[in-house]
Amino acid sequence: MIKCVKCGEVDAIAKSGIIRGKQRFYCKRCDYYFTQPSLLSPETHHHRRHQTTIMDIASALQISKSTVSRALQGHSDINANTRKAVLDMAHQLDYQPNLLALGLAKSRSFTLGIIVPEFINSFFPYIIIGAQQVANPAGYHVIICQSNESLDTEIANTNVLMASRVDGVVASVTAETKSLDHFHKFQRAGIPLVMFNRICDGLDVSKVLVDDYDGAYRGVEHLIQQGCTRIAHLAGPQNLQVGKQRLQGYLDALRKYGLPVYDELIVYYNLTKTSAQAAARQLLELPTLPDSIFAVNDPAAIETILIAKSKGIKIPSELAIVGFSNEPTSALIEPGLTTLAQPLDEIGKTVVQLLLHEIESEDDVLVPRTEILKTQLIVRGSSLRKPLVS
Amino acid sequence: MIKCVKCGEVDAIAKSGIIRGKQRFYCKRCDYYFTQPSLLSPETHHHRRHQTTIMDIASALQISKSTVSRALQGHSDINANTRKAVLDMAHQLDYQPNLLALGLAKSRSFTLGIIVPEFINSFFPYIIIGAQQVANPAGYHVIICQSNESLDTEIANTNVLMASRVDGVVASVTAETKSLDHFHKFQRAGIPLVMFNRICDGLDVSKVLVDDYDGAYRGVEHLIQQGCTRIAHLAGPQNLQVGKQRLQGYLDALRKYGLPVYDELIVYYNLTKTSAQAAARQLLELPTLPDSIFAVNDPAAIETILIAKSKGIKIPSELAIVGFSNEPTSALIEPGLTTLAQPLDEIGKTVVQLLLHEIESEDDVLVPRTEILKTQLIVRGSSLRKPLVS
DNA sequence: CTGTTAGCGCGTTCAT
DNA sequence: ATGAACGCGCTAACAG
Repeated sequence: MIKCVKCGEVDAIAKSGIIRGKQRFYCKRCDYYFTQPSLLSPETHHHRRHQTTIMDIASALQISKSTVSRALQGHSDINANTRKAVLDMAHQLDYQPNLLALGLAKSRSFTLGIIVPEFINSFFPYIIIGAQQVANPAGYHVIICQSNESLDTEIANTNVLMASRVDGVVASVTAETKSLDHFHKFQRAGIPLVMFNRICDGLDVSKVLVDDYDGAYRGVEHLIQQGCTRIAHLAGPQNLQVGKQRLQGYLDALRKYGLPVYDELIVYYNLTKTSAQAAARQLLELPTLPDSIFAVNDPAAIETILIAKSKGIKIPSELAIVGFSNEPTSALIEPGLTTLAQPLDEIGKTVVQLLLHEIESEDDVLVPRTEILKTQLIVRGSSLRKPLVS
Repeated sequence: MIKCVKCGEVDAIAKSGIIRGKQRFYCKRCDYYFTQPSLLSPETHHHRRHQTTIMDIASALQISKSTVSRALQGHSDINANTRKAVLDMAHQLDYQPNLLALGLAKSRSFTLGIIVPEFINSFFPYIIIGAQQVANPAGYHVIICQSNESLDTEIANTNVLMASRVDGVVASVTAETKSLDHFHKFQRAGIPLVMFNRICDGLDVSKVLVDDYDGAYRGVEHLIQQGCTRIAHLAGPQNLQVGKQRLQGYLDALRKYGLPVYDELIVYYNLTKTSAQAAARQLLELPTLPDSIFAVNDPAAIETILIAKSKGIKIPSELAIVGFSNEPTSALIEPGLTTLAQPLDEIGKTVVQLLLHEIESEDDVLVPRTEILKTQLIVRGSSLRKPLVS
């Protein structure tokens, strides 16, 4: 039983939205808005969290929330004065749209998910920055998940992104990811997915890659041109395309130049630091040392350099080394690490461009696209035995 | 005008939820559930995104969504068979709760925001990993924002987090952040905020810091013990407590040991790489060189080493260097960089623990807490002129 | 140009 | 033990 606080009327009372947690009423008889006295003490009430809503703006201005909504969205058929009043009030009340409500209403969260195996090395961070540079201006923000090279965590990440109703997903899988069931969820739910760098077979989605085969080939070719003949490969996991392609580039370069392939010169590692150290030790403790090593990535190459140095092996004269990715540390270490630079920023941007294309496409059937970017050989001291031929 | 597809009845038709985008009906006369034939072609309809909801589970099982909701939450007063059926169906339909709806209904997003200036160096990534290790088990997930050392981006980040209705925020500000208006928003909205590492004055919130003063003091003391007397300081921005505290530790160590303070030996930088290089050059081009440099952090120390080496200055004999933070690169560079290690993992965990405490506190008034963690001096070649006294 | 209404998916009284 | 009804904040379709 609500009584008008002004005239005492009981029957002509209508509800009129809720303000700051309190029900607001309107007395039709005396044209008066009021709220029911709160039962909570003022302090307690103050502690109650509340962020401004369009309803707050609406009742402050005595207009309907639809009008507020339209004004805020820049709808054209709205009175200029009304719009200004709304925008001013929104600013005054420090209004921030509730993205939860917005997402629920539009069935779109304007959020992209990005899953990376780690972000300790600067490889993925640079890609993420590139991704954000495209996503943010387009009105999307990004949830970053790191699987920490663990398949279980990766699966948990996909569930979180599903639950968050992201509009699209960008992913680079862990070294131990072989089955892709957890990614099929996105396809079943119609959520576009684009993979980059670390992909595995069996998923028909758009991809952004660098030409790993070509990069590896050129890296090994460079070693050959430096006079190396007994070239080892510290290889990556073979469930990942990166691992396979770079191994293939290595093999083909050897064959092309008529060098023999020795099985004991190919060792595999699982992308963890300890595994890299073990693999490097294995190569550097062979009865007959290799004269050079092509490592599948820079972190592995750097561990190799450290171990070689600790063993007193001279780089590059006794052992030349080439890595892959041009991590910032590869310029710091001595000697500098020869490596294949990847266009990280461009990878990040391209991934999100492909993703947004799919999200905003009206087409029923989307043909997955694959973008392949070029790598660039950066020659530093770790491989330089002869002056470079230009 | 809806007609029962079974008996043709028109009047006894009730709406019964919506399944996969289609309105579902119930004929009271013949006890038959049906959906209206879709006007869309099957393919188009299939393309329509849909993720399983409790309503889908409910109508698959012919029960109400309230029951499903309760079963899913593990409510006690629910029939064991019903619960099992619900859980099985949820699994079968690959149900993931809609966090947008959940957040809207409960006015809590179960999301924490974390703002860092950058994540190219591994300092912040390690802290983020520690933060996630506490947040995730507690049922929260984390939105990571990077301000890229830009105040404007930082302000935008705070707005995104406000709009996402995060339950709490963890932040480390940019080098150019002086005013804190954009953080006051969180306080006004009753959203707990905890700051770490980079804080500035004028915000009465909980904080997690390392003992910067003490670390700086011990770093400089170490240089003095190595026989250095003309010790320079490559200092950080003085709007940040880190910058001030480390400068103060430097000054007090000099005074304590009776060494003079030369103004020209204190140069400031704004935490960007180019600024670090400029500052290092300034010090290394003085008419009388310093015999050692205490840098406010490792990136600055490393730039200093590189420039010193390029100038042929011998480290540590002509120039000893001490950094701060124990970045992984400080172990790689030659000579190894002496530095003060910070417990990054612990910082991340502590920050989120404080934050969760505030979020879940029932108290009206929260007394901000400040946790100060210890640093550890790691001595490497960059400062080692004498054998260490144990 | 503006107000009214329904519904997005979920938890939560209030009934039964 | 279960169902119906409401509201969280917002957009959009439908009336004027």
